[in-house]
Amino acid sequence: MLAVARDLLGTVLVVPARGGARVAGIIVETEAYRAPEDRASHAWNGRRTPRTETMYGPGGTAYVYFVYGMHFQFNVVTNVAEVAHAVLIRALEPWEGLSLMRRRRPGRADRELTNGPGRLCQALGITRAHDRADLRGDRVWLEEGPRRIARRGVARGPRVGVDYAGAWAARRWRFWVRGNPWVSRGAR
DNA sequence: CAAGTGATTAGC
DNA sequence: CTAATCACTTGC
Repeated sequence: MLAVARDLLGTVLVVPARGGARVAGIIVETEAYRAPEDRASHAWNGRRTPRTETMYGPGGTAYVYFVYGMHFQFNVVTNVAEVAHAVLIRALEPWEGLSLMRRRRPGRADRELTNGPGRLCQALGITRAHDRADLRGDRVWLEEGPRRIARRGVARGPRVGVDYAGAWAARRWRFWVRGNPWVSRGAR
C-alpha cells in the first residue's frame, strides 16, 4: 500500500460541479495508513467504529472524515474488504476549476488553494457526503494525470500530526513530488 | 504560536 | 452520560 501512496502521485482527483463543470487537481502529496499494526491509523489494533467502518470496505472507495471541528480529510481506501488500508491525500496542484476554488477559499493566493488536506477538501467541495463514495462512480473520482512522476522525483518523510503513534510516527510513509510548489507546509 | 471547532471515542 | 482527543488551519 506504500506503493499505492506513491503511485497516486500525478493522478488527478476530480469532483463535478454545477452545470457540468469540474474541479480537479493533480495529487502531489500523500500519506499511507496501514491498520491493524500502524498505531497512527484510526483502525489501529482492529478498531472498528462507525467512523472507521468505511476503511473496512473494498478498495477504490473514499474515506472522508471530519476533524478539529472544522476540516474534512479525503482518503482512498486501498485494500480488499476487511483490510483497513488507506491513503490520505494531503495536497493537490490545482488543475481545473480554478475560479470555483478561489471562490470557495476567498482571499487565498493560488498557492494556498489546495496545499493541505483540509484545504483541498474545501477547494473541491468534498464533505462527509462523499464518505464511502465509489471512486469509479460520478461523485468523486480519479483520472490519469498529464505528467508521469518518475520514481526519482518522489521524496518521502515522516507523516504529519501523528506524534502520538510512537515508533510508527517515524516511518517515512509520506510521499510528495519533489520540488512541487503545491506540497503542504513541512514537505521539503 | 495558540485558539478554535464539534464529531468521535473511551470510560464510567 | 461526560470529558478528552483530534491524520488541521488561521490569524495574532
